[in-house]
Amino acid sequence: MPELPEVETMVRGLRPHVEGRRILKAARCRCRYRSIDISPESRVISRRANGQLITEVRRMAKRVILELESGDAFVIEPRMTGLMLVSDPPDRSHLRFEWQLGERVAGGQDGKSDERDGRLWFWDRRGLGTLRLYSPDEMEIALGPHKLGPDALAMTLDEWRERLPQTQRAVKVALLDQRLVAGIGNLYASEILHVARIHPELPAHCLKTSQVKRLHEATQTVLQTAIHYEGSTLADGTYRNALNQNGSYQNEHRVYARSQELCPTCGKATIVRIVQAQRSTFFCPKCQQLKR
DNA sequence: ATTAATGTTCAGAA
DNA sequence: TTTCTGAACATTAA
Repeated sequence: MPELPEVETMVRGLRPHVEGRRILKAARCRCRYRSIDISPESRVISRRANGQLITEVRRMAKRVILELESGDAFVIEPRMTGLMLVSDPPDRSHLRFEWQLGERVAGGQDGKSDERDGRLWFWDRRGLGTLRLYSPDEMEIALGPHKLGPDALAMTLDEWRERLPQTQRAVKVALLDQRLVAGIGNLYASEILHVARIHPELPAHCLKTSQVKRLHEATQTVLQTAIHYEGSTLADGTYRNALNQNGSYQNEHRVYARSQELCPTCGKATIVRIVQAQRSTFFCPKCQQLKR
């Protein structure tokens, strides 16, 4: 479930511990579970990454990017249960990849030398995540604009106006299409539509101008607020920040996983769960009506 | 003890 | 072309 706010939280947590450090060793962890999808093969990764400086940690949609001085970049996609951690993994058995980091290169944050043991991990319980080491060319092919739409936080109203009508699918399903808008997942799609007061089954090309405007604003509000709360840690406890701590946005959820509960907006109707594209959608049938 | 459900992405089918 | 379906997984709740 790491979506944009969770991945952004990971990146912010990682940055002070990882940026400006050299990779002493980058290697797959021996793991009793089937290994996650990692490429290229281990010794190619070692050859290209060992000794490299990590110049920047950033987010692309739901991925964590570690930029190296060579121009190569690690691209980590946590998918369902992946975590990027600088300390305290939930267990050793689901560690998938480890970076041993050297001392910070001069020019880093002075004063605050961090006392972490200089390791960075990719931990993934279900193992659906992926890790790639890409050259700039490979990066362009894998994550170029034809694969990923504008980042949900950077998407302008004009871009919403232009892109949303390009599909006839239900707006909730369209929000999950990473080529249309990148970073929104199942949880935040329901939350955003509730704040925007838009019925999840409304076809994307049917939204009125005022609704597109509300969608744009709700996307900003919900995602920014979720980042502020460091993301959502659900009942299964899978998502944690870079220090293996809970997020707290789950306490702010208005509809997600709250079927039967009273709608926080109208206080009259109860939240309903439906299934769209084989995934749960939650909404208030009173506040989010198909017509009007 | 099985089974369903979880949610992201992609390949392949409709 | 566009949209839909199932598989990849580990774990937990029913």
